[in-house]
Formats: sequence, structure tokens, C-alpha cells
Amino acid sequence: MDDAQLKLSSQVCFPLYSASRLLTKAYKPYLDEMGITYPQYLVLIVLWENDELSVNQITEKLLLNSNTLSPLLKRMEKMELLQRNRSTTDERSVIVQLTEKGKSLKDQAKPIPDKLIKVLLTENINLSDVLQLKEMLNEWIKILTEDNKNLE
Amino acid sequence: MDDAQLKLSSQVCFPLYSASRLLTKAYKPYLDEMGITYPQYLVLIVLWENDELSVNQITEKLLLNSNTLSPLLKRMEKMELLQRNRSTTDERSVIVQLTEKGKSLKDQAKPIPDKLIKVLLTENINLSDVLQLKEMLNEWIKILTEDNKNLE
DNA sequence: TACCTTTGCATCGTGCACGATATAAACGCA
DNA sequence: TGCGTTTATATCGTGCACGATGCAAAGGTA
Repeated sequence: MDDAQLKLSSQVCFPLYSASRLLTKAYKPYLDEMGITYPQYLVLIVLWENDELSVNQITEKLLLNSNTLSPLLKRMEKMELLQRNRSTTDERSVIVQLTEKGKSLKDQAKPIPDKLIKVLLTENINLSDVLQLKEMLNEWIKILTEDNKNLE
Repeated sequence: MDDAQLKLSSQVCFPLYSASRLLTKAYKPYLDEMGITYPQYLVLIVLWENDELSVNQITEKLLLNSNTLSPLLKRMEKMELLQRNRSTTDERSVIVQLTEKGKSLKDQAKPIPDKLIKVLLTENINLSDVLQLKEMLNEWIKILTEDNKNLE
């Protein structure tokens, strides 16, 4: 049985892929109330932490490219959650900042992380397990982003 | 700072989401050689394990709905990797089975899992860590799929 | 200053994901 | 047997992801 590793149950990527999709889906009821999607929520988070960011700074924080973020930011601008303006010092850059409407969603978003972490804690999984998992994922993210850079 | 949990660095879902995307991207060079995508690779895996499966059986194994799988399977049929036929015993069901071409890709796929697990093992992360992470993810998947069922 | 390269962002095409909905076959039960 | 309900699959619309490519501004260098 030398193809045992090919079985679905042996693969690491599949649980990662499924858990990610399902957890994102668990966010949905809360994000629906705010009228946004999960990737849009991520953009709000980094802009709640930083008054203004260039598109490039957002790509670095969220590990998404401009071909994903440009249309997404345009949709959010149309929803009046944020503004996009060319930088005056560097005409190539586009500066993104939240509108009052975008800022005001922060209060509504505050209880979300707490609600979701409660779903993820069980008899067998405590908070320190979750932190350890996060550390592993972050190390993988570091490796995998470095890999990509090496290819360029 | 009562909104500390709202920070990107505090969230569990974001590392899950990023690691999943990046790991899938790491598969790409190998899957490109076979002319398939990651979700198509998952379909092949379950069909290498089972001679024939209904669309419904595939949705259960991959946790994807028919609205995702139907077009995906059609693309794979057009690529002559598999065949779709209505069941004779239950005309509602569509039975999916691999063509010789689909079966033959198995040999090419064999070395892939080994190559990728090597990327994920580091000074700080050994095989038992990975197994533990898989167990946690599988427990979450169980919880989150049960949650969805409860909503229906 | 002319020119080549890099950088920042955007557009295009393709393939997922997924909620909402449609449709036909099968089932259950009065 | 008739008929409402469930089940299996498919279609449609929208929003990501992402590789390939384009383009203009900025930077570097002879």
C-alpha cells in the first residue's frame, strides 16, 4: 500500500482547506448583518488599526495581490465604507481610508471574535491549543511566502 | 484596549485562511504538470479510492455542494478525466467514474504529498505536531459541519 | 537629459465557492 | 392510486483568488 499518503485522510492540506471554508462560513451570519464579506472584513480590520494605508500596504498585511484587492476595494468604495485617492507624493500609490460609515462598523464587529472562539473551544481543545495551532500556521505562512518570493 | 481581539494578529481564522491559500499555491507547480487544479485533484483522490461515486457521495467526502461540484465535474469530463452517467436504479443520481486517463494520473500524483510535507516540517514543527494540528482541524470540521446541519 | 528598470495599481480571463432557486425522480402515506 | 414532501443534481448570479499582462509614475544610470 505505497499510495497510502495519497488517501484523502492522510493529507494536511485538505483539513486546512475545509476548516478554512467552514470557519469563514461561520462568520457569515455576523458579517451579513454588517453587509460585508469575510475578505472585506479583513480589510476593515487593518484599516481600523491604521488610519490610512496604500493598496500595497494592504496587500502585504493580508497576503492578497492587487488583482484581488483592487476590485474588492472598489466594491467597498461603492458601499461607502472607504475612500480611494491617489497619493500626491507618489502618483503611483492609491491611499485607502475609511469613511465614518466604515469606522462605525467597528463597534458592531467587536463581539464577533469572542463568539467564534467559543465555537472552537471544546472538551479536547483549549485556548493554549488554539494558540499553538496559530503559531504553527504562522510559521507555515512565513515559509510559504518566502518560497513564493524565491520563485520571483 | 478592549478591542484587542479585533486585531488581525489575534484572529484564528486569518492564519487558517492564509495558510490554506498559500499551501494550495504550493501544490500548483505539481498540479500544473498534470493540467489540473487543487479541487480537481481532490476529486481525483476520492475516485482513486473508490471505483465509482455518485455526485452526492463526492459532496459528502469533499464537503462541497453540488453547485460547486457540478460545473467542476463537467470541466473534468471535458478534459476526459472522468465520465458522468445517470444511475439506472435511481434516475436522480449521477454516477462518476474515472477514465483510463484519470486513473493513470495516480502514478504521477504519488510523489506529491511527500514533497509537500517536507516543506511543512521545520526545526520547530515535527510530524507529530502536524498530526496534532490535523486532529484539531478535523474536530473543528466536525463541529462546523454539525452547526450547518442544525441550521437546516 | 535620454533610456532602461522597477514599482504600484489595474484589467482580463478562468475557476472555484456558495446562497438562492429550479426541476425531475423517488418516496411516503392517506 | 393520488399527491405532497423529500432527495439528487443543476443553473444562475455574485464575489473572491490568481496568473498573465498592461500602463504610467518613479528611480537609476550612463
